[in-house]
Amino acid sequence: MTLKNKPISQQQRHSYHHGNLSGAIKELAIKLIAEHGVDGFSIRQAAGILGVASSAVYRHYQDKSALLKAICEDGFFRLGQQWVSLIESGVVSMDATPQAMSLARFSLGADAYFKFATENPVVFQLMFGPYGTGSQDWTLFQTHSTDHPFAMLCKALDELKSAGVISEKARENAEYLAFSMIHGISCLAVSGVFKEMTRDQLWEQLMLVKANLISGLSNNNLQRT
Amino acid sequence: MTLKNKPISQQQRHSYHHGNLSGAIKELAIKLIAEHGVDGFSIRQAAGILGVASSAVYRHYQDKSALLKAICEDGFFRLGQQWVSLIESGVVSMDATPQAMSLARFSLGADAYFKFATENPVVFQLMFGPYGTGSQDWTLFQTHSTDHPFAMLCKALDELKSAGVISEKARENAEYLAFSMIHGISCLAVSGVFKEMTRDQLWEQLMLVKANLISGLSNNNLQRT
DNA sequence: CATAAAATGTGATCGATGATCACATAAATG
DNA sequence: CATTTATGTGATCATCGATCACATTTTATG
Repeated sequence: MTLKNKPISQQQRHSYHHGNLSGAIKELAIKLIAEHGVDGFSIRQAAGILGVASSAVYRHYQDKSALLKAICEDGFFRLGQQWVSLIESGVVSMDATPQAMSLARFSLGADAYFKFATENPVVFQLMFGPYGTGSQDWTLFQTHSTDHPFAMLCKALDELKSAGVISEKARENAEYLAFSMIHGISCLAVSGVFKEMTRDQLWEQLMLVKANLISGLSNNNLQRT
Repeated sequence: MTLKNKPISQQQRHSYHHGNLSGAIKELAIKLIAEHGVDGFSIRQAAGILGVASSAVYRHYQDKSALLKAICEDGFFRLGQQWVSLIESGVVSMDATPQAMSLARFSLGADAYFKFATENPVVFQLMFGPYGTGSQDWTLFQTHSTDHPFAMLCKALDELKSAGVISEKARENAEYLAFSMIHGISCLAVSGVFKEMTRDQLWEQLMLVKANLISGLSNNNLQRT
């Protein structure tokens, strides 16, 4: 029985060379981590499922943490993409005041963030865990490339300021404030704290957070407590 | 060379029985995880440091995840304690209006949460990770025991309502809103996103979050975006 | 086109780990 | 004091992450 006659486990065909091991194992890892947790995931098992020797994986990733970090990088990239695409798809046919436009774009951005988190809980948790922002040599989050989620948040806040929805003073340091809130609700939604909520209830909570954030930013009478 | 003559590794003395292995390994685990990460932590190594066979650990915890979960439970308990003690220590000599009192108590509670997170990053991340709220059979967060952090947050919000700082309508569903915000800033502070901030800058961000939250809750003109 | 070079995959192997077991010792109980 | 219970030991097993020399395929080069 040669290797070639072996049934390929419903994955794409391969003869000696897998073709896309680098990508396939990232995809599979996310699935396996969702099932068995981060430390229930083993490179050996994943390689076995892909019909490949475990050592082959190390041609693409230096070690296990490098694989997980790559998943995080993909996550930040995809999150940025979805932020953009959701905004563009939602406002394209809109014809409203600059105020309403900037509010809608901000709101849609927050929705994209929350949507990504809840639809990709494993990746989202990895992104802000030890292999993501917690990693020692993490630089991806510092770079203010235009397609980065954080840069987009800043842009959305700039638009709110330009449109006069929030004041110049409120705009200062608003990025981390807004980020904290959007991230906070997303984090809890994914962590299991809101386990017993329905999908609609979760989105209702997000709506409250967005409304409270904008309401607070609109009032300049912020005072220390 | 008998075992008794071996130098005990600067831990407390023990002869065959350790005396407090259950507690000692939790404490040590936190230290080791801080140094080498969650999956860099091994029961064998920890047991070795404590001068004990690794199998002894399994007398106290069914498996590794049970140990980590126990650390999470301790974390929730300690967080609750610190929430209470910080409020009591801060407001004891206060003689102000009910409004100011309720605001101060709410603010101090949030401070306690943030303080706990930043001072115990490992435990905090565990608490809301796969072994904490993400665990399958997690019940600790659902129980509304009075000393639970979440129950305290609800109490603080009730006081704000009673004092007239926020309206009855704003009080509805405010707990998850407030929790999201306080948790969000704490989460980011611990995740490494705010890596380059000083301690004072971090607390300034917390201040902004608290102010924005109260400001938003004080205005009833919340509208969907 | 042929051949060298680079990329990718294999199988064997090493040390370490999580977990379990029968057995040993200490502590608590009556 | 004797027995029961709690706790720790050492050996052991399957599995894992990682590395190695070697094999195969693809790509680049003359």
